Amino acid sequence: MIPVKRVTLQDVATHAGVSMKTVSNVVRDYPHVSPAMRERVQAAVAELGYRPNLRGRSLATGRSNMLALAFPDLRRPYFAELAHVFARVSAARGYRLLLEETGGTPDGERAVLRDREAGIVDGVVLHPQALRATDLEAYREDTPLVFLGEDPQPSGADQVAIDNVAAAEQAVTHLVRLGRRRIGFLGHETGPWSFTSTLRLDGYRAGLERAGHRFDESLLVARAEGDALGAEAALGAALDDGLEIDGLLCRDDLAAIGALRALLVRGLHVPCDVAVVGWDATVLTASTVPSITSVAPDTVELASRALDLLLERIDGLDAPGRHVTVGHDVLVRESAPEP
Amino acid sequence: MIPVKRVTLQDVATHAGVSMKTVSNVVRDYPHVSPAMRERVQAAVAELGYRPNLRGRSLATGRSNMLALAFPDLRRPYFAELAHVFARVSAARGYRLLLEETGGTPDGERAVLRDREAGIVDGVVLHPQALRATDLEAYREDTPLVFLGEDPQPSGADQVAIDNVAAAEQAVTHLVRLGRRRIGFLGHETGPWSFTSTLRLDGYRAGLERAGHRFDESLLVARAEGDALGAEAALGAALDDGLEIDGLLCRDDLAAIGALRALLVRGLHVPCDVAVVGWDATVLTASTVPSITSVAPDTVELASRALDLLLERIDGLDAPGRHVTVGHDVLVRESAPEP
DNA sequence: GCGCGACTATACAGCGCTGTAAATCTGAGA
DNA sequence: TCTCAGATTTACAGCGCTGTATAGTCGCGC
Repeated sequence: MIPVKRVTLQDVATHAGVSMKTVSNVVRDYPHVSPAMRERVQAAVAELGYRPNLRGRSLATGRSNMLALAFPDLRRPYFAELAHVFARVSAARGYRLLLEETGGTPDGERAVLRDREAGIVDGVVLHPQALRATDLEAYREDTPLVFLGEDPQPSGADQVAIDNVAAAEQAVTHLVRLGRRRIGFLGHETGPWSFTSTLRLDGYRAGLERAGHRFDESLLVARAEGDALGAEAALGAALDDGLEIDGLLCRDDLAAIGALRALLVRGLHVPCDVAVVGWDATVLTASTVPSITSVAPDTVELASRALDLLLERIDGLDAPGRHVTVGHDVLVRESAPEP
Repeated sequence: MIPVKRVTLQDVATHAGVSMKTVSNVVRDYPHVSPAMRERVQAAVAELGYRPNLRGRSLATGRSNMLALAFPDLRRPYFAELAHVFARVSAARGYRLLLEETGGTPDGERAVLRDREAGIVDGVVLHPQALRATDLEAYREDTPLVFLGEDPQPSGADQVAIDNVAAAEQAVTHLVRLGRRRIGFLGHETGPWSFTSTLRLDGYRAGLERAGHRFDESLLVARAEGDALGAEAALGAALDDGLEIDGLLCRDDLAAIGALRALLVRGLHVPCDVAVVGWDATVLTASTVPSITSVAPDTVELASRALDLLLERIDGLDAPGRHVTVGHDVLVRESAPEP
C-alpha cells in the first residue's frame, strides 16, 4: 500500500517513454510543450502518483520557495496574529512560511541570521526585540532580509513599520480629549528599553506636551515580564504605592489586559476612573470587559509591504535600505470611548 | 562584503588541502577523525566562514530534520501556545518545526497530507478539526504521521490526546460541588460537531448524570464562529431568549472569554450567578476579570509523547497505530472557585 | 626489519531535479 | 522535392552533500 520508494521523475519519464526533462517541463508548466505530449506525461504522472521532491528541486534551482518570519514569542497574541497574516500573504505569493521564535533574546535573534536559515529559506523577515537592526546587520548572511519595526537608527537593510511616535501621540491625544490629565504609560522594559518602547514613549511624551501637560516620570510603570501577569503585577504594585492616574497608555495589549485586572481588582472603574488604551488591537481586546481601545497597526499592509521588499531582494535587487511606513488607527472601544 | 557565492564544502577541502569527505566528517562530528586533522579543518571552516548547505545535505541523506505541526488556526491561543511548546520540544530533539495552518477545513487538512509537505519534512503532527483520522488516512503519503486529539473511532495511525470525556466529567463535577444545578455547555459547532466537541459533550452529559442531574438539551449553546465574539453572540442571544443557567462548561477558553462578557454585560455576576469553566487553560485566562477556571491539558507531555511516536516512525518502526493518553487537570481560579 | 591489524583519509557515485545547449522535428516557401 | 526558420524534445552536467568501498598510514609484536 505504501510504496517502498517514492516515484521519481525518471520513473515517470520511463513510463511515458520521454525524457526526464520533458516531464519536468510538464510538471512545472513550462509553456513550450505540445498538448499531446503534455497529456501523455500528465497521464503517466497521475498513473504513478508522482509528486516532485522539493529537496531535489530546491538543490537544483537554488530556491526553496520558503521564507522565514522570526519574532520573539508565539504566545504573544500580536505575534500569533501577525504570523497568521504573514502566512496568508506569503502563501498568496507562492511562498511557504517558516515561523521562528527568537525568544526576544540577543542570542535568539542573532541565531536566526547566522545559523538557522542557512540555505533552507530564500529570505527572512525579522522582528527584532533585543537588538537593533544595525547590530544585527553584522550577522547577516547572504540571505535577503527585511526588518519589521521601526529602528530609530536606520540601518542599511529594508525596514517596515508603523509610525510608533505618531500613533502614541494620537492615543494620548484621544485620552486628553476624554479629559484625562494624569495619563500614565505601562509596559516598557525594566531594563534597557527596546526601541519599540522607546518610540512609543517618545510619542507619549509628545502627546502630553502637545496638550500642554507635563511629562512626569513617576507615571511610567515598567514591567519585569512581558506578559499580562507581569503588567498586572507592576501596575498593581504602583497603585498600591500611591500612583494616581486617570488615563493609561499601554505598550501592548497584554499590558492593557493586565492593567484592566489590576485596576478592577482594586475597585477602580474603567473607563470612568481610568481610561485605558492598548496597542496592537489583537482580537481578544474586543472580548474583554470592558473591551479595550487599542492602536491598530495595519498588519495586512505590513506583511504585504515587507514581502514586496523581500521578494525584490530575492530577485536580486541591489539597492540601499528602504524604509516603509504603513498605516495605523486607534480602534475606539469601551476602555476609552469617544468623548 | 557579501560573498558572491556561498562557500562550499569543496572550497573548504581545497583550502585545507584535504578531501571533501573529511571536511564533511569534521563538520558532522564523525568520531574517527584525528585531532590534528580536525583542528586543521576547523580552522579552514572558520577562516572561510563555511556553513553547510542544508538543501544539499537533505538531498543526500534523505532527511531534512524538519517536522511539521498542522493545526486549524494560529490565532486561537491554544494552538499558538501548543505550537510554542512543540517548537521547544522538537528543537530539543534536534528538529526544526514547520507550522502549518489548515483553517480547520477539510481541504486544508487534506492538503497538509497530500501536497504540502511532500519531501520537505520528515514527519507530520496533525491536529485535525474537520475530518477524522480515519478519513484522513486515505490521503496520507509515505511521510510518518501522528494525530493529535482523540478520535473516538480509532484509526490505524498513532494518536495522542487527553481524555476529553473524563476531563469534561471532572469539570462538571467541580461545578456540581459548587452547588450548581443548571449547568450549560457553550461552544460546540452549530453544524456537525467536531469530534472534540462530541467527546466533551459526552463527558458533560456523563458528569451531569453522575450527579443525578438531568441532561437538558436546551442548556446547550452552539456558536457559529469558533472565536470569543461568536461565543458571546451565541450565549447573549440565548440569555436574551430566556436561558437560565448557574453554571457553564465551555468548549474552549475563547468560548469562556466570550461567555464572561455576555454574562457581565447582562448584569450577571461570575461566579456568584453563573460559574464558568473554560478549556485549555491558555495563559490569558489568568488575567481576565474574573480569572477563568479551566481544564488544563498537559501540553508538554502531549508534545513529548507525540514526538516520541513520530520519531519512532521516522526511524522506521512499523507497527499498528498506538493511542496515547496524556494527563490533564482542572485549574481552579475565580470564575469557578473551590467550594 | 617485516607483517598485520586498527584507524584515518580519500575517491567515487549518486540523492532528484533543473539549466543549458545541442538535436530533432515540423511545415512553409522556393 | 529541398531548405531553413521556428518550435519541441533530449542529453548532459551539476546543484552541495553524504554513504560505501577503497586506499593509505601508523604502531606494535615478532
